[in-house]
Amino acid sequence: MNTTPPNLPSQPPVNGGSASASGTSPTFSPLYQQIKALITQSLQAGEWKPGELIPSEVDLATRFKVSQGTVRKAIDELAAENLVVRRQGKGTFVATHHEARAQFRFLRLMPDAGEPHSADNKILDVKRLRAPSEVARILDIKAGDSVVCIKRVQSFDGAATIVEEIWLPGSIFKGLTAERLSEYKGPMYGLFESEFGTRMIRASEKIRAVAADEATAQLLGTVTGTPLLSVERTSYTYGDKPVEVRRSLYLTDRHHYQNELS
Amino acid sequence: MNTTPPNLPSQPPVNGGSASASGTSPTFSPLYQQIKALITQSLQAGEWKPGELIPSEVDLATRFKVSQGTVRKAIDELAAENLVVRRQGKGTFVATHHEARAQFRFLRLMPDAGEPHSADNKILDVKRLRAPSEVARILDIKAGDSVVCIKRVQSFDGAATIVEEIWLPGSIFKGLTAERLSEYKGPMYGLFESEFGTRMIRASEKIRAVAADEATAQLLGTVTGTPLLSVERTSYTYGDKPVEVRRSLYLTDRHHYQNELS
DNA sequence: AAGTGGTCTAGACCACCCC
DNA sequence: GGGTGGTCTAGACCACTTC
Repeated sequence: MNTTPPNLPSQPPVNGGSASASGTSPTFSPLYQQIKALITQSLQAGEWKPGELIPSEVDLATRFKVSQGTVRKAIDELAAENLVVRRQGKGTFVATHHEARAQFRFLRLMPDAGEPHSADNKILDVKRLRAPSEVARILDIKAGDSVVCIKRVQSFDGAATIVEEIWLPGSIFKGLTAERLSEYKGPMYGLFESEFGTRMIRASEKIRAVAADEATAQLLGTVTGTPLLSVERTSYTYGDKPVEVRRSLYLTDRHHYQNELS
Repeated sequence: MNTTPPNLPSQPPVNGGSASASGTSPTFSPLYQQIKALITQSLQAGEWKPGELIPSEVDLATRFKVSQGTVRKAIDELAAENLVVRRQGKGTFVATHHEARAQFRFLRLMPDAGEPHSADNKILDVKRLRAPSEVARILDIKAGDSVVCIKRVQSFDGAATIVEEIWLPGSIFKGLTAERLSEYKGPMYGLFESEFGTRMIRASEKIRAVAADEATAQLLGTVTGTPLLSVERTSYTYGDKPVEVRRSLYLTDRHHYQNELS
């Protein structure tokens, strides 16, 4: 019945032919993973910008010379990793931080009662300086390279709740000033994405309980020694490249850090 | 070419025929979701016990009168939710807490340096009493119903690090005694699974920073007022039924709570 | 060799969205 | 009506495990 072998096109599309045709193929990976990698590269290269529509599954299948099902599986994984968003009937879109949906993906602090709120930001300081060795190590740059250091306080319902220091590689965030930060409405990651072409896609946090020092206590309107949640976050962009170190202190008398284990 | 319509068997298998055949079908859900629900019911009913092999995809496809691809998609989601584990060439197994793999899914406290360790547990107290109203509310039982309350301290490398109270519905954990808890080797959720037929599949945590009271400080070998991580966990079994309330205090001077945001 | 999950294809139909 | 993603099927072949 079937006269045309399904996996042997005259021009091998992605793999070097059938997987086991040449005996041991040391660097073999499934087709859909290769397609996924190719799409990720296009995302990273900015071929499609955040918020934009990417080509349809059929188009991509044609481009990569694979079946729609294979493209579908690749996009399924990208959607599971929040790199793209599927919308039935419309298409697949590049994920963006400019959505209500994505706001609380990286801010897990919730009010003990009531609905989540939008934060009121107060920028205390923006400095450019040479990277301290530990920050340099985490950002994977050389100690002494230029970094931007932002200090700010966030308030919810008028109550100061978060004080944090944010360290960014100076090479990427060149024109970042206190003015641009202050006047920007919306989440900081949205600014990074729109103005500096750097999209955070993943973060890792280490959480501890610490006592407030005097300066922090004053900023948060509390007393020295108050227990605070210390959150050390490292954020990554495409290719697991670290692009942010953030050291936050959360006042948790009326808020809590919400985490789902599954 | 195709004379047999693909979606119209003489005996409708699961749905009431094709989705749009009878006009508006108010309670429609995809086939694979229905299959997933059926498999979940079998898991819940104990048709296949934790660690056991479930029927192959072909068998399940035959049983439910659907294609293998539909069963596959159902199992894919169950695997993503950690209810089952796929193993190529062997089959699909019911997930169990008796695996090194699953140990650190619910314990996110990691040492600042060095490898994770096995904990040394010390049971302080096991009591049966009437549920306080707040515990009853969370466990979805009546205030005053019987509950088991466990108090224990966990040490890592000889250093007391976690002190916690665990509240369980008395109706489920009938024969639970301090002896059985103390003599049991391995994670507590493994005991719950094997001895009481209740498998935790999901948990939700609220994290805060608090100051150690005198009793807690003494148990942890520190001083009153030391900042501690307060973790309030609610655990759920099949059907989102709450079956555990756990109030833990973590000493985070040599450990941290690790969390991945993605 | 037989059985399992894993990949890939081709084609059908559906639900949703927009023109 | 035409395009998009979402579901479902049928069949092929592959990789891995076990006998």
